[in-house]
Amino acid sequence: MSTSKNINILTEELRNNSTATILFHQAIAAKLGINSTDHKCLDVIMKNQPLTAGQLATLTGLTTGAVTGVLDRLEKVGYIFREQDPEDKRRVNICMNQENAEKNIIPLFSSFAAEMNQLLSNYDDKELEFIIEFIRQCNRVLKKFTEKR
Amino acid sequence: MSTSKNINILTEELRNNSTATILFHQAIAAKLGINSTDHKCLDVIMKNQPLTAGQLATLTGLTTGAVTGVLDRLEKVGYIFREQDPEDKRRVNICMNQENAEKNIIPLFSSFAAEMNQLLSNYDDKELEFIIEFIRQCNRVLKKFTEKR
DNA sequence: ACATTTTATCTCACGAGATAAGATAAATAT
DNA sequence: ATATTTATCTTATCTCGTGAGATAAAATGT
Repeated sequence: MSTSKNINILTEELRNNSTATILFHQAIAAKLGINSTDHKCLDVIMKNQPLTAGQLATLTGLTTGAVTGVLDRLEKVGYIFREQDPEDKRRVNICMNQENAEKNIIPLFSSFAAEMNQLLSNYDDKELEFIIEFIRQCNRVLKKFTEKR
Repeated sequence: MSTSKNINILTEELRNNSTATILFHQAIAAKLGINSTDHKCLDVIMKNQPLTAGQLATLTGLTTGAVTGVLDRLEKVGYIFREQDPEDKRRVNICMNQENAEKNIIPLFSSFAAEMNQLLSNYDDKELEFIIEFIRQCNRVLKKFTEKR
């Protein structure tokens, strides 16, 4: 079906993609004035909001002690705030500080998002669906080898 | 050309891919019994072998002091060894310990590589070239926003 | 040939941040 | 009511990165 030459080229480009992705995330964190653990957590918070400190620990694999530190720092720079859960006073709900998030984070991503959007809009629906399926398969393989113990 | 629906789906999947990639690399490092900085360095060493300690510092952006620590740890677990450059005795050449590398690292990646290979071999050359071009464009955008200051 | 400067790596003190164990306080179970 | 479990925080300790400076070798100038 395919030549091994193209498989090798693509493998190499996917490897480059890994590196580029990791460096991109470090750069974003640096621009936000936070470390990359905090950035990762902020990302998890944005996606799973609202959530508790313990849930964040589970989702990130950090200890609860480390999460306390992460929240202290993110709260200090104003990206999130803590709120005691009225239902269960032991629990601490993590809330995004929307104002600050929109003022600092969104502009940072918006030009990147715009560029990605432009890139993607060069493709028609059939092509996009093809790429979506490819990326999904890659994600499945990555996850399989991340979870495997 | 395309619907924004598919663009949004793909954007989401690419985001998931970022997360999966970062977690995958952490998992690999954990399985190798090293931290992720050391893993990153090992990766750079594998790709650029042979190289000196100073070159590794430049390529990774670490200080020379940090590189000393990285090499101490990688040497201790037997993935690399130092060799004084006979031409210039100040220089320290970094060499992979092939035996150990092959025994520990390659098997770890080989099942992953096999799975990726199988995935990719489902595509024909035309499709592979299409994906290669897509990934290259993504890499360009990522790099652009990493470097931009 | 000798002194100076540059280059390459290592050492050390310090700080950030992660872990593990345990403290605290609230909810749940007996 | 008391004991147990659950959720978060605190503290001591460890790892690792930085920055400044030490050390030693090579390159350069006189």
